[in-house]
Amino acid sequence: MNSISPKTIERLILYRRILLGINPDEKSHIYSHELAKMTGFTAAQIRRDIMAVGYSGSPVHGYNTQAMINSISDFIDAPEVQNVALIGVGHLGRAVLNYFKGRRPKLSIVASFDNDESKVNRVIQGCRVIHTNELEKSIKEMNIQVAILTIPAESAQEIADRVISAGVKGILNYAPIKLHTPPDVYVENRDMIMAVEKAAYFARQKMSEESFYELHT
Amino acid sequence: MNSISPKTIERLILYRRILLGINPDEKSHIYSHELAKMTGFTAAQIRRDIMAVGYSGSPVHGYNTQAMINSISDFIDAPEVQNVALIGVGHLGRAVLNYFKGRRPKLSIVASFDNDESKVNRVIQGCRVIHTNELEKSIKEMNIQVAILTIPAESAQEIADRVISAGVKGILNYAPIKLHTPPDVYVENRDMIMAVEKAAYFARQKMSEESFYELHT
DNA sequence: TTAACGTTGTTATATTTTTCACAGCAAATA
DNA sequence: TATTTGCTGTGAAAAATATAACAACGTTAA
Ligand SMILES: NC(=O)c1ccc[n+]([C@@H]2O[C@H](COP(=O)([O-])OP(=O)(O)OC[C@H]3O[C@@H](n4cnc5c(N)ncnc54)[C@H](O)[C@@H]3O)[C@@H](O)[C@H]2O)c1
Ligand SMILES: NC(=O)c1ccc[n+]([C@@H]2O[C@H](COP(=O)([O-])OP(=O)(O)OC[C@H]3O[C@@H](n4cnc5c(N)ncnc54)[C@H](O)[C@@H]3O)[C@@H](O)[C@H]2O)c1
Repeated sequence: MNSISPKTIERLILYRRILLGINPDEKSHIYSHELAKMTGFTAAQIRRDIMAVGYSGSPVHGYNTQAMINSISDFIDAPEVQNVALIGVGHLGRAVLNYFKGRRPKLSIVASFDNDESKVNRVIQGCRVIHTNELEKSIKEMNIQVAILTIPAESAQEIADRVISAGVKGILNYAPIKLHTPPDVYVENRDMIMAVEKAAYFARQKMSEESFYELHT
Repeated sequence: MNSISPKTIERLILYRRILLGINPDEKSHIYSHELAKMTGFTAAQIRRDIMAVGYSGSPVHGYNTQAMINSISDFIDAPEVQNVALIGVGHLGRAVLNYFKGRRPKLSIVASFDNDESKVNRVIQGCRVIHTNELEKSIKEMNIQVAILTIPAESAQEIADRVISAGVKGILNYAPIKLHTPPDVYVENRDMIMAVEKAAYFARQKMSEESFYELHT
């Protein structure tokens, strides 16, 4: 069994994103080195990744953009729509709802939850807010497999436990806390402060690289 | 020259985050296997990473939490405060400002920018909004090295070019677009839709793993 | 027709990253 | 005192990931 690396998955998702931005009437085919330029990866890597999804291009014209999108989608997407829940309709939660709406055909935020009575039952960004009392029930009913957590860190572990008990297998966690989850659940952490710290660190590295080059040229 | 891997940097940032959450009066020391439990990495990996920053623990008591925080901070943080700008004071931008405020001593969002006249000069989340006309000027004046982009994809490349021309070396990009930047600039992309796609993909993988185990046990 | 070209698919190679395994050591225990 | 215990630090091995290299093959141009 020849499983595909997580890194490759990430890149495939990016390729698709980029290909979707290309007008197929203007550009029906694309070469690996063009994609390399656009993504910052090497052409060899891109060919490798494409190989993994079982699509083949033409040595003459390169890859057919539409066919490549389809192959990647067959690989990445579920055959049917996957339902997503958002928990915590605060500043961040609203921004996410607003941004996500209708962007991906195979992924749909079908429910949002909050424990703030003043928000419950209001329709925010096209999605009625459900009280977290009904979290497990609703998740099961709607067959939700993925949850986005935009709640304070204090509540995140409890809510994670509860959505997992209701059958969620994938979590996108924006709370600044490391969740403790069973091995059959995938967690992607998106801590913004850690992201800024990382960017700041590498910004400094880049600065010293630059002075290095200046010294040696 | 024995440079440290980006993966190690990410983990170090996480270790610090976790250590900062521990009360040093209750727990002055910690073992690698305890950190392993908390982070989900292996104990060996953690020892390796700690080695990289030049800190040593005691074989008897493990690592001193405060000393370890200090060593990591010496390694990750700039000696002086690094200034950060946020561009695009919309839904997401506001959430970021609100969340970030005062969390990290060595990182400070000192300016926010927008091109919407109705926002300019208003103080939003404790930060006065500056018109993007003054982007380059202000960035230079305030010696800003890191920028957070929370603007629509259409404007992102232009703004990126401009902040780079003004001296920014690290970008945290929330717009769903792959930026084209010179090699001496570090870009961290945080596309939320790609993150959900990834979580959804691995959620399905986890589901099939589970049925695999069920079949074979 | 023939040669040169440019690209893919894929194998081989190199590099990076993680894990393993254990010496060394201080404390606890017998 | 001698032995066991349980940790760190680290060299060696393994696994994962990325790069390089090139045969195969239509297309173009001579
Ligand atoms: N704001 C950001 O940009 C940002 C970035 C990264 C991470 N975060 C984190 O994301 C989380 C949310 O940030 P925010 O700015 O939207 O905060 P917020 O206070 O605006 O929103 C939090 C929402 O969660 C709800 N909530 C609280 N406890 C709950 C519970 N137990 N069950 C259900 N709902 C609950 C609140 O009613 C509120 O609506 C925080 O953990 C924050 O640290 C925020
Ligand atoms: N909302 C989210 O959760 C989310 C998540 C990921 C990515 N994004 C992306 O982040 C960006 C912002 O999202 P949002 O929900 O905050 O949108 P928004 O429309 O609420 O905010 C965008 C802000 O950027 C400002 N702006 C537009 N063009 C500008 C320019 N050229 N210079 C300066 N300011 C400019 C606007 O005036 C507005 O204040 C979008 O690209 C969106 O796709 C959003």
